[in-house]
Amino acid sequence: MSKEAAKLTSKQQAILRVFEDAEQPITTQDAWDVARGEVPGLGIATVYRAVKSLVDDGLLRTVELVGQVPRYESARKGHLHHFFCRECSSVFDIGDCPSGLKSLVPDGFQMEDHSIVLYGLCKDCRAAKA
Amino acid sequence: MSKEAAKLTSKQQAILRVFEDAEQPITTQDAWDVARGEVPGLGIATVYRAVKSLVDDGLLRTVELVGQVPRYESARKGHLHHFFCRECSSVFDIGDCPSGLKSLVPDGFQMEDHSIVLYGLCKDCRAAKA
DNA sequence: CATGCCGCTGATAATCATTTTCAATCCTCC
DNA sequence: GGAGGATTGAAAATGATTATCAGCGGCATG
Repeated sequence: MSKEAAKLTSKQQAILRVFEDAEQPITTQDAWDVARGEVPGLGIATVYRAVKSLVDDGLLRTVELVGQVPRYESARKGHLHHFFCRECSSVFDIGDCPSGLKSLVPDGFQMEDHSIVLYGLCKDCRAAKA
Repeated sequence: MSKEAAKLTSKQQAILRVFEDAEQPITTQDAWDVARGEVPGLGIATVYRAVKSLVDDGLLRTVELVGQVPRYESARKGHLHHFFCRECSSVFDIGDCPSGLKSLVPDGFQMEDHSIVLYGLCKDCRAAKA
C-alpha cells in the first residue's frame, strides 16, 4: 500500500528491470534465474520479497492462470489481458477490453477492475495442427 | 472432456454432491470438511483425487483467483463468470458474457474458452462502506 | 461360495512454491 | 565514526498438493 513510490534498492531495481525486459509474463523463479546473472549471490527470498512489494507498489501486475504458478509483468504495459495457448503454454498479451463489461455487474455491486483470460491455440500451434 | 460418464464411486459421488450443494465455489479443504460429515474417515487425498478426476470429467469447474487457493464448483451451473469482493473475499456468479470477446482474439489464433473475473465491492460491503 | 484381480482408499512421506526467521550487513542521518 | 533501522541470504518452516504403498472392497469368473 504505497501512496508514493517507495524508493527501491539497487537489487529491487534489478529485479524490476528483469520483468520490464521480459517479453511475456514470467514467474518469480524465471526472474531469479535472470537476475542472478546481474546480481551474483542474489537470494530467492529477496526476489519473492521484491516481487511482492513491487506488486503492492503497482509496478508489477500479477498474471494468474489456472493450474500454474503465478507470473508477473511490468505494469507499464498498461491494462491488458491474456491469451493462453493450451498447446505450448505461452501467454500472449491482448490490449483491448470487450464492450459491455459493466452490464455484467450485479445490481448494487461496484466493479473496480477485471481480468480476462482467453484459452485456445496460438497461431503457430494452430498451424502445426492443421 | 468426458466422452462417456465415468462411473463414480459412492465416495466420489458424495464429494461431487458437496460441490453441487454449495452456494459458492469452495476449496478442496472446504469440501473435505463437509464430506467428512457424511463419509466418516474420508481421507483428504481422496478428495484431491476426486476433484481432479471430476474436473477432468467435466463435472466440476476450476475457479482460480489471484493469490488464493483454487476453488471448484459444479459445472451444471453452465458457463459463467465471477465477481470477487475484495472486502469479504466472497465469490459471486455472473451469468452473462460480454459481447465482442471474439474481436479480442489475435489474428490466426483460435479461442476455445474464456474466463472473466470482476473485482470490486459486493452489495453488502459497498453499503457498509457508505 | 471361493478365488483372483484391480481399482479405490487412507495414512503418510515427499514435493513444490512460498514465507518466515534470524543473524549479518548495509544505509542513512546525525 | 556510530546508532538505529531497513535489507539481505541461507536455511528452516509452512501450506497446499501429489506420490507412494499396503490394505480393503467389489466384481467377474469358475
